[in-house]
Amino acid sequence: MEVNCLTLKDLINPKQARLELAIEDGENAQKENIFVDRSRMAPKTPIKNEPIDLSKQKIFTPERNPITPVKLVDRQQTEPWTPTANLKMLISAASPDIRDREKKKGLFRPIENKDDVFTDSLQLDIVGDSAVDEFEKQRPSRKQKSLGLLCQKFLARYPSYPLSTEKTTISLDEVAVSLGVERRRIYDIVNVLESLHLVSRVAKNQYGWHGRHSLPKTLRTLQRLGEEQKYEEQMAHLQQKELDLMDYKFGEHRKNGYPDSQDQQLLDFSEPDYSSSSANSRKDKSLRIMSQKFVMLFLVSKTKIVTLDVAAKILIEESQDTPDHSKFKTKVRRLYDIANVLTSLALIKKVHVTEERGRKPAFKWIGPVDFSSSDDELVDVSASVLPELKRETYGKIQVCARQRLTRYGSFNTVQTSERMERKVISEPSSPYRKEQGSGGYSLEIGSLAAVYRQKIEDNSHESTSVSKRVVSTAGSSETGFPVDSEYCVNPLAHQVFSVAQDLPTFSMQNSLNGQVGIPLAPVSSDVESMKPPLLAGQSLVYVPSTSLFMLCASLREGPSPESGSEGDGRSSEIPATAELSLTPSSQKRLCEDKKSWEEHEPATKRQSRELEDSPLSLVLPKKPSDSIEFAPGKSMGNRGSASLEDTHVHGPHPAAEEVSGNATANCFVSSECENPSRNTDTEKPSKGNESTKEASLLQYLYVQSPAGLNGFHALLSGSQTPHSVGPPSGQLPSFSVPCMVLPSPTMGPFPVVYSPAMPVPISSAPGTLPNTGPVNFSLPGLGSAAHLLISPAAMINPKSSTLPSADPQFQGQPSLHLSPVMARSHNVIQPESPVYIGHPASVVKLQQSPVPVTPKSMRRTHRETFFKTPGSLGDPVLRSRERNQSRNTSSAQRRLEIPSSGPD
DNA sequence: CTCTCCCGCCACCCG
DNA sequence: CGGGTGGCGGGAGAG
Repeated sequence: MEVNCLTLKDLINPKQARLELAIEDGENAQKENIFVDRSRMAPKTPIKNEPIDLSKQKIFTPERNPITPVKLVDRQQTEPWTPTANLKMLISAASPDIRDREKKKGLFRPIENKDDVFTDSLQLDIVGDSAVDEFEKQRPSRKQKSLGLLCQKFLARYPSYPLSTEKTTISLDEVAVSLGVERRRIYDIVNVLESLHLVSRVAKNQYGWHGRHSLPKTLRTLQRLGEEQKYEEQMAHLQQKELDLMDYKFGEHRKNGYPDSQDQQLLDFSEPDYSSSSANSRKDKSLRIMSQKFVMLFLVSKTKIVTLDVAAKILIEESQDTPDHSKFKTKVRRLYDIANVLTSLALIKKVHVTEERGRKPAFKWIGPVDFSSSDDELVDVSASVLPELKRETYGKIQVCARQRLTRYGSFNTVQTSERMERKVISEPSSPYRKEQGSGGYSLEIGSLAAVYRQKIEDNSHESTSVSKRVVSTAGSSETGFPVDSEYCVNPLAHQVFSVAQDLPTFSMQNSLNGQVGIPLAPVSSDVESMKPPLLAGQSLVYVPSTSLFMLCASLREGPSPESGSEGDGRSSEIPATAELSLTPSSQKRLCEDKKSWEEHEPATKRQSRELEDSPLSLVLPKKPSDSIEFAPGKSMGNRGSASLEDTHVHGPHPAAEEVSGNATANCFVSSECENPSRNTDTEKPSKGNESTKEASLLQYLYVQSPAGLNGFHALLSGSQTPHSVGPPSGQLPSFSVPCMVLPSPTMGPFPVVYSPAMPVPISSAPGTLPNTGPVNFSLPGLGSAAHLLISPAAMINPKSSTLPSADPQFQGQPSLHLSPVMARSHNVIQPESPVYIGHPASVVKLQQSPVPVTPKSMRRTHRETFFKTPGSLGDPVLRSRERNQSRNTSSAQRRLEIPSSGPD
């Protein structure tokens, strides 16, 4: 119960907080019926450990407080404010009334501006009283206060796929305070989430968090409803007329039945009260209903693109309101609100459609499309993916990646910085003990996908071309307009860019939106014992909206028909997009991009956009303890990396919090890695003797995320490298999940990211973050702002026996790429370095020629195993694994398990 | 200028 | 009646 108060008070003054806590609780209890619920206190999922922590918590230190991790971060950052500010905060925290008053004054706003806080704080301290002025200057920008960003922060607090057993309760009050916004804003978010059944109202001021488990069902239902409503026809109709707002006449639109009350019922809200509203009642106009209808429009749309004006018109029509301009404007506003939330959920992205009338704001559905067959379950996408591999660009990159993979073996976690989400890999504190078999590393890729996609898409020409293609294809469909993807003003909006979705191949049908557990490597038993809960929870891979499948040793076969036998038509379509001609379109940008792209020129321009700051970085969490300390501050502080928090960092469970913290830290680090200063080259590849189990290397988990990664593909090594020899657990990065991220074919010259899972010596630089195990290479030169991440060890040792059958060619050339750089430092790749490759393609080619490394036999074997869909559950292997490794995992979570070591 | 959409007033409900 | 909800639209930031 006391927990609820923790957020603000703790941050401000731990001790005081305690005292006041009790008091406030009492008040709250009286005022509301709510706060008592402890569960809500744990936004991140409560897990076995949690209880312990809570009980132990005598002192509510931000760091300690398991409940509000996010907040903690904020706090720390915010603390640095001027004394005055702190005082106000304190006061406001203590008294709701005061708080409200202060809020009105805008005092609370700073909280929102987490990103800047860190930086600001420094200045403020110096400034002193004048801080206020400073503050004004640095007042959070509009974007920083956007609903989308807020929503992301909100979502970050909760696991996308909470365990069935865990009941997370959301206290609006608490959330509002913790996020530093007024409750009103939370309503907006919650209402939309509720419309998708991600949450449900359980009591006054209290919501229950359900996560995305039922999202597919909900979408399916909405799709059906949308079809029944004939929204598609309506949209087409409206589109044809091209009526402008003023001309719009309702009479002209065909009304295919009024959804009104019906809709609500159909929606099947858990709460009965929702359906009680009468047509055109207040509720009928609720954001919830609007949100559902909006989603329906996407689901029924062939192009999955919906312009706001069309949506608004349809909504107005259905609401039976008198059509007028102001109504329209209001509707559009609401749609933006909804869109922001949906965007943060990675369900839609901002685009623009071009018509004779000019550009129109629109959104494109990037969420799951085909959820009819499976509920958010992992699907075997191998078939669809493989074809894709054939693409040239993709192929090149692929090859490159492949070689490296085979050559170097394992990868660590890939993480993005900035807006991109970080992928957290949780891992046992001391990973490198292969001796102990049962352990598993968990990788949380969850929102990673979302993160990646943003950046990538942004730059990817493909996206544009794809869009165009869509248009052309669309033909008579309601959206007969050219689409041009763009970032939207809304911060969130640009975060979500995905090209992949456009590709049929990627059809989200396969979107995983699920969790996958990958037992990458054996974990020492002791480790497990130490953190049983963690492991359980951690051993999940979140791959929302991503297709996932395993690739055996070399991908070269990827395209192989056999595996792709089932290859659906979609996959076949994909290729076209890659090389899609950029039809001369109004979008100059597109053309430019494309050209540059083709030329392999680093598109500096593009980089400038956003990508540049978001390098992909490998994350090697070290000890939790170490990372923890700086994690909070850093994560929030750096604007670029700040996204981490925003991003769905939400660990599956609270237990993971530490880990996540680490991850955050790492992310931050990685971002910093860009900084040349970091070149501590100490790390030597030497350690990474992956010699032992190359076999393991051969196995990879291929994660393709149409929606999520936006063209990025991640390869996760199925087995963990045995590098174990390494340093004490403390020094070693906590997790080592080998993984590789490959740019999608559409991406063009993209960064290949992979990290060997090998333990790397910590960089000598004291100032630097300890976690720098993996090397983060940023490739500024690349148009796409690609970043290449390589673990030093892996990279460097060409000799490593890693690949038994290693490709000959590989050895010859391999050193070329990365090794040189690596040797020097793990930081940034230099332009000159081969790796840097302004022209990744060229490099790739070289590598391509060589043949795949891994033995085919092995591949096959693995394939069978790997390609099984976790979701299917039919796979015995998975089953058994699951049992062993994560008993905690709920059935709901789908986990894909990979044999820790290949042929071994 | 248009697009976005924050902000918060205040009506609607519910207990 | 008080307080939670949340519709609504003015108005301003961003582009």
